[in-house]
Amino acid sequence: MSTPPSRRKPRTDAERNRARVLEAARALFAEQGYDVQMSEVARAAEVGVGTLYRHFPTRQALIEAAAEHRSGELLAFARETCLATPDGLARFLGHIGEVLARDRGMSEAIETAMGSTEPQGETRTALQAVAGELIERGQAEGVIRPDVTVADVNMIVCGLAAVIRNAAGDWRRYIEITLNGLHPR
Amino acid sequence: MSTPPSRRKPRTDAERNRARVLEAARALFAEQGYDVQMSEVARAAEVGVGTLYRHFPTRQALIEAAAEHRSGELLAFARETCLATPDGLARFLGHIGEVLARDRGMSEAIETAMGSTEPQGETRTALQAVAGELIERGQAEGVIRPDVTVADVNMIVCGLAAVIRNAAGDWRRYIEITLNGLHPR
Amino acid sequence: MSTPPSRRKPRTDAERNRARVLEAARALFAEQGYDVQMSEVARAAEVGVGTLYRHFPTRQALIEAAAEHRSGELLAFARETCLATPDGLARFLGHIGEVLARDRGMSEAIETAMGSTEPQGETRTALQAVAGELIERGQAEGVIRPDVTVADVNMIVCGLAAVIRNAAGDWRRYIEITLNGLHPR
Amino acid sequence: MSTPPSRRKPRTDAERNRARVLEAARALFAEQGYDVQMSEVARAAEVGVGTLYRHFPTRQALIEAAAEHRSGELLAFARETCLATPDGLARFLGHIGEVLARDRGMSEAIETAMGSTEPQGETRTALQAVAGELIERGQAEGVIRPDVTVADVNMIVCGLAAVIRNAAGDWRRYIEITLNGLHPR
DNA sequence: TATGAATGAGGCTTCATTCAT
DNA sequence: AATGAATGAAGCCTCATTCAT
Repeated sequence: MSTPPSRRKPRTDAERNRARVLEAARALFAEQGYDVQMSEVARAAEVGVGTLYRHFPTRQALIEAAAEHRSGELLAFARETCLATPDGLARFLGHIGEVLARDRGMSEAIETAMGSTEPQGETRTALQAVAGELIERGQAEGVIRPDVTVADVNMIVCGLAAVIRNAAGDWRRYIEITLNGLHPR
Repeated sequence: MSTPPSRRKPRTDAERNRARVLEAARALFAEQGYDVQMSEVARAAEVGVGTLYRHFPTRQALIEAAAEHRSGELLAFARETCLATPDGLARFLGHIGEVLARDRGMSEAIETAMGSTEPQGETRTALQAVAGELIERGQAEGVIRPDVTVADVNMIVCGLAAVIRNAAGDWRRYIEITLNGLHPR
Repeated sequence: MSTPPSRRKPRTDAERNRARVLEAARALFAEQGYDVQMSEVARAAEVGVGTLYRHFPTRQALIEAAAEHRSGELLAFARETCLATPDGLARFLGHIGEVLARDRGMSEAIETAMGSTEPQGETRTALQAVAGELIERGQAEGVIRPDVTVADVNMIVCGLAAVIRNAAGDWRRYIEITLNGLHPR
Repeated sequence: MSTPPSRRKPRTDAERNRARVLEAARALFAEQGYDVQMSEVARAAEVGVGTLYRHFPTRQALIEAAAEHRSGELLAFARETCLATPDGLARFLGHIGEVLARDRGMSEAIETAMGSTEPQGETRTALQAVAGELIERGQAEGVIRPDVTVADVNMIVCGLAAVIRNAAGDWRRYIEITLNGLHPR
C-alpha cells in the first residue's frame, strides 16, 4: 500500500561515500600529516562522523587506507616506469621523494611501515619485490654493490622520509649521497 | 579556592630534586619517546607534579632540558674522542647511533632539531662546528668527498634517527652505506 | 590516544539538551554566581561535559548565553510593562531588583557589562534605548530631572547590583533613594 | 666558647617584615584587586612565602589586614576632616570615592564588608559611628532627610564601590545623585 | 624566625568513538 | 545506511598552603 520500489543506489551511495572520505582524508593528511581530527575529515568529506566510522572503523584504519592508496600509485609507477629504465632505483627513489614531498602524511606512514614487523599488505609486498628487482638490475648493470638488499633500500627510504618531513636539507642531495653509497667501489 | 593538606615525604635539597626529575624524565623519554605524561614523570621521580613544574615550567622545557643534557654528552664525546681519530666522522656517526639506539626521545629530538630553523642553542652550534671539523679532516685525508658539507651530515643523521627509531633495519649498515656515499669516487 | 567505551543514557533531541544545559547553568549561576565548575553544570544538566562544550564552546560562552537569556526577559518586561506606565523608570528599576535578587549571576554580569566598553549586544542596546525612553517620559512628566541620562541610570543599576549581591541592606530602599535623587528639586 | 651575645632584633625584624608584607600587599591589591597570588605578594615584599604566612595565616587574613589598614586611614580622615565640616557626609562620600578610585582592592573589600553580617571590627564599627554622626548633623542642618540611616549610607557606598570598580560612569555624579536622594523634599 | 621547595587537588578543554534516530 | 549529538577519559597547568631546613 506504500513504499515505492525505488532502489538501486544504497551500494553505490555507500561506495561513493567511502571514496569521498578517503579522498578528503588523503588531502588533509597530505597537507597536515596524520594529526587531524576525525571530525575534520568527516567535515571535509561532507559526511557525518558516523559514516566515516562505518567505512573505517578506526582512526588507524583510515590512515592505513589512505596510505595504501598512495602505495598503490607508487607501485604502479614503479612497475610502469622504473622497471623500464636502466637507472631504475634512482628513478624509484626520486619518485618516492616527489611523493613524500607532497604528502606529509605519507612520509609519516612510510617510516612507521618501514619499522613495522607486521604481516605486510599486498601492495607493500609487491613494492618490496619491485625494489628487489630494481636492485638486481642495478647489480647486473654494475651500478649497485652486490651486497645491497631490499632492507638497505628500506632504510634509505625511511631516512628519506625523515629528511623530507623535517625539511632537513635538500632531499635530492640525500638521495644522491645514499645512491652513491650503494655504488660499487 | 583552597587545598586541604596532606602528608608524604621530607623535602630534599632542591637541586637534588631537579636532578631526580630530569633523570626520571630522561629515563622515560629514552624508553618511550616524548609521548609521556607529566604526571608519569613526576611519579617516576617520586615527586609531586607541582615540583616538576617548579623546575620545568613547561612540558616543552622539560623535554628540551633532557635533550640538552644528552647533547652535552654527545658534544663531549665528539670533542674528546672523534677529533682525536683519523676516521672521526665514522666514529661520530657510530656514537650517535649508539646514543639514539638507547634513547628514543633523543631520536625524536634530533629529527625535529635538524629541521628547525630556530636560533640553535650553544651546544648544537658547537656540535655543528665539530661536525664541520670532522668533515674537513676527512677531506684532508681524502676519505670524504670535497663537496660534502655539514648540511649533508645533518641529513644523514636525521635519517639515521628515523632508521633507529623505527627499527627499520640495521642502523650500522645505514651508516656504512651513507658514509660510503660520502667517499670520493 | 583512544578512549574505552561506556554506557549511560539515550540521546535526546539536540535542542532539548542545549536547553537543559542552559537551564541548569542558569539555575546554578542564579544561586551561586558564575563561580561554578563546568563539570558541575554538566552534572546538574545530567549531561556529559562534552555535550556541554558542544553547545557552548567555552565557559565564557555559557555565561554569556545565560546572561543573554535573562536580558531578553528583562527587555520584554521593560517594553511590555514599563513603557506602558507613568512611573516607568521606577517599575524598571524595581523589576531589575527583583530579577537580580533571584539571580546572583545576573548581578555579577550586570556590573561587568556596565563597565564594559565593548560593542554591546543587540539586547543590551535595546535595553539602553528603553531606558532612554523611560527617562524622557519621566522628564516629560516632570518626575525626573532634565539633566538625567542613560549613563546615570546605568550607574544606579550597577550600584543596585552590588547592593543586592552583597545583601547590603534593603535594595528597595536603595532604589527609593536613588530615584529620589533623580527627581527635580 | 662561641655564640656572641648579639641579640635584640628578632622582634623588630619580625615587625619590620610584617610591615613590608602588608605594604607590598596593599600596593598590589590597590593596583590589581585581590586577584593576586600569595607568592607574588611575597616576592614584592622581598620575603619568603613562609614569612608571609607566619604573619598572615591565610590569604583571607592578609586581605583583611590590608583592608583594615585603609579603613583606619579612612576613619582618621572622617574624624579629622568630615566631622569638622557642615557638609560632612558629602565630604565623606567624596573622600571614599577618591580612595576607592585609587585602590581597586578596597572597592572589592568594601562591597563584601557592607554585606557581611560578621562581628565587625573595631574600625568598621567606629566608621559606622562617624557615619551616623554625619547623618545626624546633616539632619540637624536640614540637608538630610530625617529617615536616613547608616544602613542607607552603607548601601550607597556599596553601590559607589561597584560604580568605581567597573568604571561604570562618572562616580562623582553618582554621589551627587544619591546625595540628592538623601535630601529632604 | 625565615625561607622557598614541595605538594596535589582541582579546573578547563579536547577528541576518538559510540549509538539513538 | 547515514547522521551527528553525546560521552567521558585524559592531559596540561595553577596556586594556596605546608613543612624541612
